[in-house]
Amino acid sequence: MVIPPPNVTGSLHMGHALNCALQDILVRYNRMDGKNTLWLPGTDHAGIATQYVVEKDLAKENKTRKGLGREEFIDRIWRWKKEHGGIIIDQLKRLGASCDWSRERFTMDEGLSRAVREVFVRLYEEKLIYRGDYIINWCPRCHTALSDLEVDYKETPGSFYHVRYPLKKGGEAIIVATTRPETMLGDTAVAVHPEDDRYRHLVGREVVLPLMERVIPIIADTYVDKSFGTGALKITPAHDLNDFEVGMRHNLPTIKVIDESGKMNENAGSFKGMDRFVCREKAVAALKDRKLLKKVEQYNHNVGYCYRCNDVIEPTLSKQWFIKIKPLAEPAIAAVEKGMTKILPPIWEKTYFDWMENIRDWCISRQIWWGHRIPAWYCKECGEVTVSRTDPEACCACGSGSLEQEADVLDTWFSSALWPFSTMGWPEKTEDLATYYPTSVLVTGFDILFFWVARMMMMGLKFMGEVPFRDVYIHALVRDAQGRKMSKSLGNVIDPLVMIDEYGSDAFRFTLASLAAQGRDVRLSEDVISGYRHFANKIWNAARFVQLNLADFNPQKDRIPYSRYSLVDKWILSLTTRLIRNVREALESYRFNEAAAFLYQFVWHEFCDWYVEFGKHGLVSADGNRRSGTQQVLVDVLDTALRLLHPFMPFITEEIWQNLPGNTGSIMVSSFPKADTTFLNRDAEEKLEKIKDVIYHVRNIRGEMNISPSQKVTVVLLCMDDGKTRQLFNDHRHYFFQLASVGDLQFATGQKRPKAAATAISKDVEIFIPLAGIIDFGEEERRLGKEVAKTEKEFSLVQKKLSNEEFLRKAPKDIVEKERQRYASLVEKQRKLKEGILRIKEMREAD
RNA sequence: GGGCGGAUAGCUCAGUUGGGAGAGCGCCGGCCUUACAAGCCGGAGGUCACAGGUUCAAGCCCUGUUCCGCCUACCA
Repeated sequence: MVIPPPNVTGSLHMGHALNCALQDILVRYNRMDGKNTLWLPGTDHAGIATQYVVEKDLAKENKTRKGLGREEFIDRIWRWKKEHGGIIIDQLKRLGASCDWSRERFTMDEGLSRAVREVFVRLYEEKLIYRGDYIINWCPRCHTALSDLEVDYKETPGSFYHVRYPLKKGGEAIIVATTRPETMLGDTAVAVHPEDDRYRHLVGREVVLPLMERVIPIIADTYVDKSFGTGALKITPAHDLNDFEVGMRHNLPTIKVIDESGKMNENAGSFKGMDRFVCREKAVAALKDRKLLKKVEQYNHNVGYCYRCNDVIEPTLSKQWFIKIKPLAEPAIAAVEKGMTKILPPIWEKTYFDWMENIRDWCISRQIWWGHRIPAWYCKECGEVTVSRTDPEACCACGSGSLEQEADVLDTWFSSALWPFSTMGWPEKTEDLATYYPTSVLVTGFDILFFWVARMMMMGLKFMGEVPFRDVYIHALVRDAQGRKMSKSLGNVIDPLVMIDEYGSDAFRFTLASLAAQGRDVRLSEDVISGYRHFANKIWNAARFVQLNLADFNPQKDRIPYSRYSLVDKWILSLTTRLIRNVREALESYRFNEAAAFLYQFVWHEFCDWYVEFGKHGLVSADGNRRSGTQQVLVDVLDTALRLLHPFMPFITEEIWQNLPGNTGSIMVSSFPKADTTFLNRDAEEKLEKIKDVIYHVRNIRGEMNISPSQKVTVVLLCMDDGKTRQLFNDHRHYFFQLASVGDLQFATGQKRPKAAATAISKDVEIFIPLAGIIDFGEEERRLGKEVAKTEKEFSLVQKKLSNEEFLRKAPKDIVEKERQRYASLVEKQRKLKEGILRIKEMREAD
């Protein structure tokens, strides 16, 4: 497994926390289960972000990047990295991430940089990397090109300006509609649809571009949508992708009017030097003055923003480096189609395919300094480009030594795309690569499915000849309790480190796991985390209880065979076995929330609520074997539960586990429990259910009747079957005394039911609590009435089913049989409850 | 514009081959029962968004509708 490398500038946020918690659960589970596991950590150099951060630092000293110069600036970044970079790594440690920290990698490391060069050169040699003029997304604040993925489109209110472009010959004018009047300064044509009757006669004529007084042609192109705006479209090939393509088709000149800082340049005539938005207003004003502005409409449109600085992206014609992506994408599509890599949950496969099939060439050059500098050199003599693995001495064409390296660096994702193999020593054929490539699973959020996963697929297949991972598990995004994205501006960010401080890493991790249901966003609120801290506390206290009772326990000497375990011992061992199976299955299929739920349910509601309570009797038993047997089972089950819990809650389980008798070393390298089916014991489970049910009913009556716990009651049981049940209850009567405040247990004989008694119906047994002097009959009558009503509802449902002939004919036999039995027992229950009511009535009337 | 997901208890959400609606929190009542009051015991609360359909049987499958969210796209 390789970690999705977080930005070196970053600090741990919820997304990382979830991501790493899930990976850590997987890696700890598999490690304990005896597999050779590697979890390789690291960070990426986050070109734009890092440069941004360090530039801000410089600004505090009144220095600028350019003032410092490239080399010194990069030194400065390295210094910054040494001091502040990678705090996220420490934060991951606090979360409990059990990466192999000795293998930490950084995308700018020497080895990884070498891989980057190797890949670049090979792709260049295969003509898969090229340099070309194209419209790219330019961020005027970051001063760099951005890939299509790095632009956020947001619906933005704006205006739709209808502008007259007068015909050269005079007379009419053609009205074009635009949201960006400042770009008209760079217009080189007006386009209409060839089949638009309104304009057909104008095609081939010329207009005078207002403000610039330039003569430009009216052309026909099917790209134009007749029904939109005025049906006439101004064409600015240097500042719009589509206009650029139209321009190519019609051999239009390109005129750049906006410079790299977002200011109007010398081509903008009198608007030169203005910011593009200022220019927009001035241009509109000028048009108004000249009566060329026909109208202005309110209009909402999609505007691209820089994902990093949120400035408005300027599409600009520029020379950039690209990767020809189709030849790389095809094998990556095929690999997923053939199941070489599984994307889970499978819903994401479709998204992956959609994107891969419509992929566009990847603009990989960035006009910043921090990153892998493109290994291309321009010859000052002949102008030829030399691309080389090592810094070249001479031009590959003319041999001149007068070379200058390309100033641009590569997109950070270029190096991240190599992560699964560059971190393991590629291009060397290392042992690590042989052992760990392809990686077993990549765990990540869907937000970087395209940025990263898709690109790793392409690069892995290209350079390793094999997919980079067998499984890609896509987890949800973490949102706030209202389902909103966490963002600083909304102020709804929950800081994982604060959560760890406040609730502990274990509780926090367990929360993340239990919320990580597949295919859903994780809505996190502090309440939930707090709830799981209680769980951690519960575990701690249960462990304390066990340990407090082990003073005289010797695990070697005191071990007794299974056959001599008590019923409750066998019962809890059976449930433990089921638990192991369930947790394993859930983890194998990345159902973290299920695994967490199984553990929670078992530890709290089966082990603590029941077994420990039952066990208290065993511990004080006069029978030494009973005591040591209970001790043994308490320790065994706790130990097993701890090991199952360890991937989720590494800290607390470690602490407790090491203090259990007989344990040495770390729980981390102990074995993950294996289900031993010889401990499955249906019989014990059924018997315990009966006992628990009687306890439950007695408690229920007590609760509803408000009988104080200190008030012991007498319980009379009337068992239905051949005496086995009676035997069972008699043998375990101490549990009733202990857990239901029963003072005396009696068995009714024959069919004689106590008259003045509260009644409950359980499987194979009727339960009576004589009421004399305890409660009033009216209350009991109401209670029984409620029971009858509840049963009635269920009863009528079953009855309806069974009276449906088609159900009887078509439903599977076992289902029908189940319903029949249910029917019978409900009839029986109803009858008994009604008899109970009658008896109470009698008593009340006699009163 | 295209695609995807969601709508289940007051709140946040589970519910994988269609066969007796669940959890946590909150709420009500009773308990300091010596592991745990961050706890224990009991209880109330749901025509599973709406309308159709398939089926003996639908929270689950199909169709449509409404509302919410996300992704994606070059309509100036």
